[in-house]
Amino acid sequence: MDTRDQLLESAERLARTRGYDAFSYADLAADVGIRKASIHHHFPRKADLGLALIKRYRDDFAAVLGAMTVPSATGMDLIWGYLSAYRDALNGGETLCLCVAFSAGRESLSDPILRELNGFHADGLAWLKAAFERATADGSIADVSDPEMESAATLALVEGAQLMARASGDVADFDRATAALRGRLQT
Amino acid sequence: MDTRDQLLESAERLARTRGYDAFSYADLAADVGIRKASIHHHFPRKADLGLALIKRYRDDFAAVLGAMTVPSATGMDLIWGYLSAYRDALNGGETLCLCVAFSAGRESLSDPILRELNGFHADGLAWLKAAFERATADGSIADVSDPEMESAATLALVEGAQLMARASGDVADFDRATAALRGRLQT
DNA sequence: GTCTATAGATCGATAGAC
DNA sequence: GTCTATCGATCTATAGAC
Repeated sequence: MDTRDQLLESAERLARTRGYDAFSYADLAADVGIRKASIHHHFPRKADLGLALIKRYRDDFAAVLGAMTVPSATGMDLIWGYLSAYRDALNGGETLCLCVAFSAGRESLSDPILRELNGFHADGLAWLKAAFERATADGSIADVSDPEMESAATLALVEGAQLMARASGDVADFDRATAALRGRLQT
Repeated sequence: MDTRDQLLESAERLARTRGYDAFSYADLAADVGIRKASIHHHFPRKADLGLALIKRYRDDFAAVLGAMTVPSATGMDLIWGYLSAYRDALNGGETLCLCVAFSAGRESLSDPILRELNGFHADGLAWLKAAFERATADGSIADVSDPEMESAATLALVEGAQLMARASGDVADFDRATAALRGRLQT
């Protein structure tokens, strides 16, 4: 892994743990083991780093969802996998999804980052809608009314559940918030 | 309104708009119209201000919920009122609930603030549980299985829905995320 | 209670040697 | 590509006059 990738890896962890505004090039330099001036060679301004971070996160997450979407997967499998992905992203209550971390800071108000943030949401909504449509067809989730409505509710649910689990430091709060949805899955 | 209250009012708006870490005593001083050194007379350290902010917010929100809980209110009325309170807190997409704003910053990791944050969540969960219990008794909400499970899901839902609406700047995203729950209310 | 003035730290960012 | 050195801005916080 080259320096640039190490920087992205470390910055993502710091942003998801402390918030994007709350880590500095000094923190990042100490973590990666170079001097902070060297970071500017890879990301001239912190805004460049932030944009690269969220683009990478969006791509990676889309790849995870894509890998999940095999023909043999039921609607239930997909929603279960989606919940698991957000649960895993908590890292036991230490970190948030990068987009949740960005959503409360000042940097998120800048246009390029806001565009990626909304793109990330759009990706999730589209994937969830398709998952609920599959569930309507195969009957693997109870009481699916409108897939579009379900997808918006589910995305909000998992992001909010992350916030609560992060505040308490207890993944059980994520599980409590998502229990009703999990209960509708026909296991 | 005395200076202290003006400071709290202004600080709450700034924190909910930009994030707690992203406003300074200089911003606050300019907004209220005094010098930044004077703020330290009322709140010696910014942590004191943060704690006062969240305590006040918790009390105010509890008062709003309390005023809603009249004997004649149905379970549906209560949940509708709860959704409206969170929707209003968005201010058209400009601001977040203070607790959502705190949940993604660095200051939220300090113990006293974290305690209030979790207290705020506990207040909301207890109130929502009672509301869903009332709905079970009066039949004003469809398919209430377990009030405790519903309350956790509802709190996460509204907080996540706020994040999405803030990112897009469009309250309609809040409405889309909460449409399924609203659809269960027997209007 | 509010002010001027300033301390001391840290921030993102730049210049230029190697 | 990484380094040393440093800049100017901004941050929280303090001292002391009024």
